[in-house]
Amino acid sequence: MNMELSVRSRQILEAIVEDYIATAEPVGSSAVARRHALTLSSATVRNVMANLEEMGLLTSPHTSAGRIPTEKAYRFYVDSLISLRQVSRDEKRQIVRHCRQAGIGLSGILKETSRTLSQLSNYMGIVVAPSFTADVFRHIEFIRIGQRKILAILVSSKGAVQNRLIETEDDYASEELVRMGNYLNDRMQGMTIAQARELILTDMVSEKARYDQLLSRALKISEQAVRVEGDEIFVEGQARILDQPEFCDAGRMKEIYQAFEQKGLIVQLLSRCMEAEGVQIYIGSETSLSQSAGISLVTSRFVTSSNTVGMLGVIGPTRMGYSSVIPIVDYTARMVSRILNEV
Amino acid sequence: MNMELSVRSRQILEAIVEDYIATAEPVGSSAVARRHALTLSSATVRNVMANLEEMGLLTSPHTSAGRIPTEKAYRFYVDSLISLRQVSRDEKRQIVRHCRQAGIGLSGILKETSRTLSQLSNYMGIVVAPSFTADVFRHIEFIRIGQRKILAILVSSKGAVQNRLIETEDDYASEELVRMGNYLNDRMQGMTIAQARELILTDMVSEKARYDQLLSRALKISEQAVRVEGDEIFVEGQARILDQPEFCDAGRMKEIYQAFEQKGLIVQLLSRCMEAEGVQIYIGSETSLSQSAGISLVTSRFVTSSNTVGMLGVIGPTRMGYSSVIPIVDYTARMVSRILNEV
DNA sequence: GTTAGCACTCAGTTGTTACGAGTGCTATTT
DNA sequence: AAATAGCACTCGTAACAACTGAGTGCTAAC
Repeated sequence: MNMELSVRSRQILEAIVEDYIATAEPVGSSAVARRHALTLSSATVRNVMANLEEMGLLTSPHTSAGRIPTEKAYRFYVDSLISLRQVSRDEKRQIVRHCRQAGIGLSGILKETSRTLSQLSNYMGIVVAPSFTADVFRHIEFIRIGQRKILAILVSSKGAVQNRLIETEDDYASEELVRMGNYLNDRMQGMTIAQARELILTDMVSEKARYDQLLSRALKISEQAVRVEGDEIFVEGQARILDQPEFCDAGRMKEIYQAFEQKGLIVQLLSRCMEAEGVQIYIGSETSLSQSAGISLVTSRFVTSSNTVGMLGVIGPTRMGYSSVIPIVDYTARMVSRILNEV
Repeated sequence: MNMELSVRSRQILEAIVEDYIATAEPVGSSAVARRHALTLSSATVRNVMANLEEMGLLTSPHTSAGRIPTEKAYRFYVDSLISLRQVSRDEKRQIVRHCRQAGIGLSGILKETSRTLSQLSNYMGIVVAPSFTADVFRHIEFIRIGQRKILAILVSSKGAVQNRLIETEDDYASEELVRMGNYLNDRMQGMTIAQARELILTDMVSEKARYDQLLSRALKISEQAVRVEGDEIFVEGQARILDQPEFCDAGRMKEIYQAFEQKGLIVQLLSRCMEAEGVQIYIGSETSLSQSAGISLVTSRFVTSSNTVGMLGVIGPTRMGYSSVIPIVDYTARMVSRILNEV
């Protein structure tokens, strides 16, 4: 359907989208005619614009204003019209430098990354740390480190490790802990950690456990061991939203901030992107974040050394500088992957 | 100096402060005369108000508007005039319930607490987890849990434990790890963890370490072990700021949000309160947060089972409902302390 | 000491006008 | 037939004046 667009229509649409992205103001026919080196009168442009409006690619806020792109237009723009900017040498340097200086911890790197994304894009940077629960269980071990203190070490098949300190009611002998470990290792072989957790929870209420002292105690402890902390998520540069003229009034802004308070929403949104490789773009209502707010999302995934997958990206207004944001997100995802795998 | 105030002046000041807190609008003499059951004409009130203005307790935005309290007035109000509301049964229930349902993890409880604070106060809730670094070092131990994987367990004198997984370049034998542990335990006895970290860092570059293979390797690992993650800090309900009429315009809001992006600032601010017991109140510029923004802070501290100290409180506009916020913060701090010590 | 009265101030609202950017349509040019 | 020039029309916005009313300070009377 969009195939029907003539070369000229495309050029004009592109001009309008880019102008609007740059200025945040409805763009009129004469502006396009001027800016556009191609010798065309405003009247001609008007005709084309009328067409584009009919096709649902443009709207005008009122009769005597210029036109603004619809979501559909942005979609078409990023799919077919856009010419991506190169990531500048300076930007590359920033990305790498920030990653490195953050030290070794995964959290540190990711936090710093979200900050970098925000700085380079001038929008909000967001990073979701890889989740552990989808990994396959490999090994669990309990170590007694003090009176009524046990350290549980949980290893996934991809090599990711989570350790958790557990305080218990009674004291456990080291030998008992070893036996418990063996039992569980046997039982949970081959499941994902999420499944293992399920299993433990059902076991805990099952008949069998009631009468088996050892089992019952083992379950109690291991339940805590596999209690995985919520996905870590880093959002940086929230204040930058206020730079965008379209979010100046309090109502819209509130909507946005409230949306972000439920971080769960974001996780849900981003986990959708986990499967696909490369940069993903969600425009406006495609984000299924607060409908009216005109928010877009550019993400890509990265992989850790243990092959778990996280997401990173930029959240901004629909009217976002896609041509520079997309390459930045792309490059950042690659670099983060590389740096995480260097160790 | 404030002693000079007559009873009536105090009553009127109180009325004005409370009216302004309720309505966010300059309050005029007639409003005070009406609201105030005491039979007084507006003219009389005007005289008193003129006095109060001269004393720097009130200002008027312009000639023909009512008056608004200055910071000094708020200070005086919370110090001498305020009558605190009781924490309602329902609020108490909410505080406790939210704490409990958050599960066992300290992080979980604190996060939930900051959310509760935000909900009950209708302002921003903030919680700073107890910092580890100020504790005195007690014990460090390394456990080999795989090829080139070491678990470091760091225990403070107060019983707080931090464990960290370290990936190393070479493989270490268990015996070597034990020796390393012994050496460090000896060396760092009696210091705070922050000091211990300092010591390790200086040792790493010192002459001695260069020639002592074992020492050098030990330092490298322990450096990672004592690398304490930044103080955790939980801020919830940022969107609520937008409910306040005085923060509706984009400029002021941006200022605030930017202030909060540097969480370091908040930590610094709150650590000031760590020493004193009970509820602390910082009004406007006393917060030394963004000067112009008219922000106040009500905090109290709580203690964990291991006797470390954290802070919790509410951030809102200077024009804050102190009479209900103060009891809420107070009660919450007590409850959190109790719940954390129950285990 | 308190109050009534009054002139004064000044932000906010309303109404009118003028402006101009932008459009759609039509007649004209190429 | 496609492109353009011209023109009437729309409508948001800026500018200005007039009005309103809440609130004040001051003075004179109680």
